[in-house]
Amino acid sequence: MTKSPSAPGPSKLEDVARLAGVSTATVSRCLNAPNRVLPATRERVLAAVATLGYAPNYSARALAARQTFTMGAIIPTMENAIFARGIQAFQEELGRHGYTLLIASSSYKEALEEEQIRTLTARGSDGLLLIGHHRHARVRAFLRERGIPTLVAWAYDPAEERLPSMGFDNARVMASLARAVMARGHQRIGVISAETAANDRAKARIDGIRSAIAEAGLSEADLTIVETQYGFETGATAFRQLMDRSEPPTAIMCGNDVLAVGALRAAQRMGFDVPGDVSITGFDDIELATLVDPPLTTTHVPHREMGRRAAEMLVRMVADKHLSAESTELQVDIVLRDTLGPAPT
Amino acid sequence: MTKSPSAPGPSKLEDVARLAGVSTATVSRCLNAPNRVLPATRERVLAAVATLGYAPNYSARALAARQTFTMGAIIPTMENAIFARGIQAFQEELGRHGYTLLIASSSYKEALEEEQIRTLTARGSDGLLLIGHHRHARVRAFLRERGIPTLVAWAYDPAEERLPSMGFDNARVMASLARAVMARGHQRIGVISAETAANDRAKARIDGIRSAIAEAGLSEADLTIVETQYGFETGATAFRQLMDRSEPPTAIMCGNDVLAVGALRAAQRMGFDVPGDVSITGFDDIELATLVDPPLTTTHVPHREMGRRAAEMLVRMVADKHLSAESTELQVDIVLRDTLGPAPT
DNA sequence: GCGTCGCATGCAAGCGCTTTCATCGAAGGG
DNA sequence: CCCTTCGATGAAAGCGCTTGCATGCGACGC
Repeated sequence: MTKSPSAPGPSKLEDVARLAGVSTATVSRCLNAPNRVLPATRERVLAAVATLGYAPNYSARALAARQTFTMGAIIPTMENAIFARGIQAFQEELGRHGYTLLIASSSYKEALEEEQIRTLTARGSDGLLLIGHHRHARVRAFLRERGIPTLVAWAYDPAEERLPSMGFDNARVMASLARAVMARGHQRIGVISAETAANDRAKARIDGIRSAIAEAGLSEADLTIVETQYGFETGATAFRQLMDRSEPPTAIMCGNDVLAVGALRAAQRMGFDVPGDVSITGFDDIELATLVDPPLTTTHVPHREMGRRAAEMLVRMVADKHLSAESTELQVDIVLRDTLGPAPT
Repeated sequence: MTKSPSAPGPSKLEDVARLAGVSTATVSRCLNAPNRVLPATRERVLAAVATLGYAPNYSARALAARQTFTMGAIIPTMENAIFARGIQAFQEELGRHGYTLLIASSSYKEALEEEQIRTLTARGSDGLLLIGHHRHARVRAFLRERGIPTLVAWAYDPAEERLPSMGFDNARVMASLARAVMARGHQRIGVISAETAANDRAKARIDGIRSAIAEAGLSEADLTIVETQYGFETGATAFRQLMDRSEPPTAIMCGNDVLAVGALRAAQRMGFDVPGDVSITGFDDIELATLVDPPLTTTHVPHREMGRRAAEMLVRMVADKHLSAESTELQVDIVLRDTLGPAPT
């Protein structure tokens, strides 16, 4: 033994270096830029690494290299299957590139999200994945001056001043679904939306419906909007509320599939035939959409693809700081199933 | 200005110290042990922190303090609602204690899980949350010698040599559901299980059924088990497989609700009346269980409570290394809904 | 055969924070 | 009034790694 065989605790770079008979610099290079080291040396070092079971201390590495190989993601909640699915794909792709996922959820609270942006930044995330564009100017400024690569998902907005995004145009997709609804003769439309206060996707979807309605020559009076929290029960309640009006809508467009399924269940419990008496549409195309009866007319969002490509993009943005990330628009098609039918006469 | 007003980039402890006219040690104490600093000083420091918008660099802190305030969690997949929900609660509770969540998913692959255990450990997770007890001896040894606090969730096993756990006794719960099934006269039982190779929860559930069956005087021949991957479609396929036998079972117990709903759908498409012709049971009580028609007889697992309490426990284990963590068993009740009925005569 | 270049390697200076130990002054006791 | 005690603070040594720069060596060209 040359010196103290090794201090207690996990072995470090120095232990490897000693065992391999090289300097710590060489070991470091061996691990991070193998081709800058002679093959013979490399083998010796790797052997030492193996026998010691060495694993680098990422905190130290992060401190020295100013890079953590960690990406942060802040999503409203993992309990929503669409985010769970997208984030799952995001994480898998990240793993493929040697990154680890630091995750936080904001519960749709703007203030909480801000706090988490600061936390994940302080924790040295190399990049950040955020949902939607809605964000206080202070936060946008913070992100900009920190210069931390940030990508927005589940939304698409190519505007110059926006953060780069990977997603789809919520307004346009919803407008096209609304057109399909109106094409079937519906003239009184109800909307069950998620709360729009801090949710620009929900807001955009409503805007989409509004523009399609205007385009079709209907008026604002033909539209009734109910905002509610995310959930099956809340969807059901909103449905009842909508149908209790003197002139109930003949079609109800929901901001997402969960609300739509809640509405569908309420409809059936109330004795309505769907789509005979009332049509219902969703958004997202979660698995449940095909599991309910009748299957739900909705909009197919490629959540997994979005997550995967967001990871790819973010990794690229981190690797090449000068890369002015382009926003990418993903294809979202409406999928006509059985809850949408002609307006009752 | 005393010196260079401040280097480019985010401000550091030293900048705060200079502005407040104290040493970096004092600033550090101010942030980590406020009562070891005079109130007057503290105020001055905090003011400086505020004006500079200072946020500590966690990598540096982790390196110096040997603590990252990060917990690692490795789950099979976030796409399974039960994990998403549990992890959501886990993360929320962690946040309340100042911890951040580092997450990885193993896709039910043992080798991948091992790799991720090593990665999250190298990244300095203060503690680890793992699912189930099944794990290579090499990995158990690694965990033990690293001394990193580890908690197992979604399983409960108070045995000495096991890692501490926060969960429920899969075998016992399933046995009690099996008893409820047999109490209704079922004598030929089919089982649709998740793959048991690296999944001790799935295995335990089958064991539970076996023991209940033995106890009731039925034989192994009255039991038919099909293993399949997680999913609605695979559940449906397994159901068909089971019913195609010459003497099909009168009750089919599924390893989880997703498989059960898949089976239920298949049954209905095949023209079976559930529970008139065949009974079906699930496990987990996900939201979907009450959304399908007829609602699913299953077992109610308190996923959120499990996640939350796992976080609490883990934080306590990290704070007090000597704390020999106890395993805690959570109450899981069977919930009788409509897919379980008397055996057809 | 000698100068020169290029490459593999080593040396050592940090990265931004925590923490031990020393210092200093005020408070308290005799 | 001096000595002791104690609490607040500062100086400085790391934490384990990366990396710019220096070094030394062999290969190559003329």
